[in-house]
Amino acid sequence: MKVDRRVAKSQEAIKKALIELMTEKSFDNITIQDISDRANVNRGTIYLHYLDKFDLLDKIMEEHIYNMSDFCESAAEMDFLESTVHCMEYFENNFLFFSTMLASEGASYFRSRFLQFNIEEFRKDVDITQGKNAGQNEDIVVEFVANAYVGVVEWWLKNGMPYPPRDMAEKVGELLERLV
Amino acid sequence: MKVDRRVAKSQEAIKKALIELMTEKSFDNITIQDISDRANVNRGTIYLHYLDKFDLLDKIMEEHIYNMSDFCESAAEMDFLESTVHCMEYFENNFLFFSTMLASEGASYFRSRFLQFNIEEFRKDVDITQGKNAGQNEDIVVEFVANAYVGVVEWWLKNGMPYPPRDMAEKVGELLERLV
DNA sequence: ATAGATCTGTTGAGTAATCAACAAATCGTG
DNA sequence: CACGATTTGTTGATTACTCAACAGATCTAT
Repeated sequence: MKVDRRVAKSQEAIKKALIELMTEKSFDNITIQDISDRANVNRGTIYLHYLDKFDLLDKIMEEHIYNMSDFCESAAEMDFLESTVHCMEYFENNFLFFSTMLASEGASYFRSRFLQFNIEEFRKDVDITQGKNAGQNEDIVVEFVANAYVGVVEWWLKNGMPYPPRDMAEKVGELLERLV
Repeated sequence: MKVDRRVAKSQEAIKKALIELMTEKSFDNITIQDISDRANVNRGTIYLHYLDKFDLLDKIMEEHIYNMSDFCESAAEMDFLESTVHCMEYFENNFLFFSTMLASEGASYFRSRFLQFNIEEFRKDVDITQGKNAGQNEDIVVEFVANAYVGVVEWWLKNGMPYPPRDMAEKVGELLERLV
């Protein structure tokens, strides 16, 4: 079943409004009224879809995590470089969200959620029974790689994406291949 | 009474969709389905507000004429130059509409509607009983001025607004003051 | 000319969004 | 602290939009 047009439009407007507002002031100071005003939606409409602004932020985060897990699934089928390019382009396309979530000091919750997601993903790829990581400790490798990856993406976004997604993907991909 | 939010949003989306489509293909080849798809609105919703695509185009035109008549009213209270600047800025802000409507060959209906509106407005200002136009013929002066004005605005839009609104307003305003 | 496809304009049933109003909670400033 | 002001979360009645389906009109290409 597909979602009603009205639902999709309302939710899009609401999510976009919150992200925009977060670039302007801190999450704590944003009211539901602010969001409904910006989204040009009745205040009550927000409560039809979300419990409160925390729930709204959670749902936005989960949606991005979910989209990225889709990427990672299809990554198995395609070239390693190409899948990394796709990831970088996803960051680029959702720059407003990721830069707000990773680059701003307050919103550290998403960073840890993002890190956790990457740890789980990298764990699927690391093999300590053979290859370059034979004899290594899985937890250590996974934590090491995920932190490197999240950290460098964070840096890239914070600095306004100084290199195009493909360049980033090439360089980061080369480094990742040495580790996993 | 103020219009329901949903009505405003639907109509905005529909009007914007048609203008956009008109920059891409001729009005004749645009279907109601095209419009509803572009506007991301159910096809039936268009019929809630408009009889057909011709009615829709009419309503869009009338709305702009109506807005401009508002300008002309408030022009009496403010500086002549400033009111001309406002007009040019209105053209600039609605560039997509006016350039499509005036610059494209097919849509000549709006040009004549626009010209007619300006004739009526200039007629209010022309005085053949005294001043520089004493002894002149009102119809001739009014047709002369309105055609000059519409023509130069048309040229300005067709050529991608080569001068900022204020410059246009100054130069055109100076010429107009010689005539009315 | 005719068949297939697309577009039109309209219908009815169902759902989502709106608006105004409310009491309770929270904020912020004297 | 206490005050007014703002925000919150919820309600019920109303309205707008959606969706699927329809028959008839119009377009297209053989």
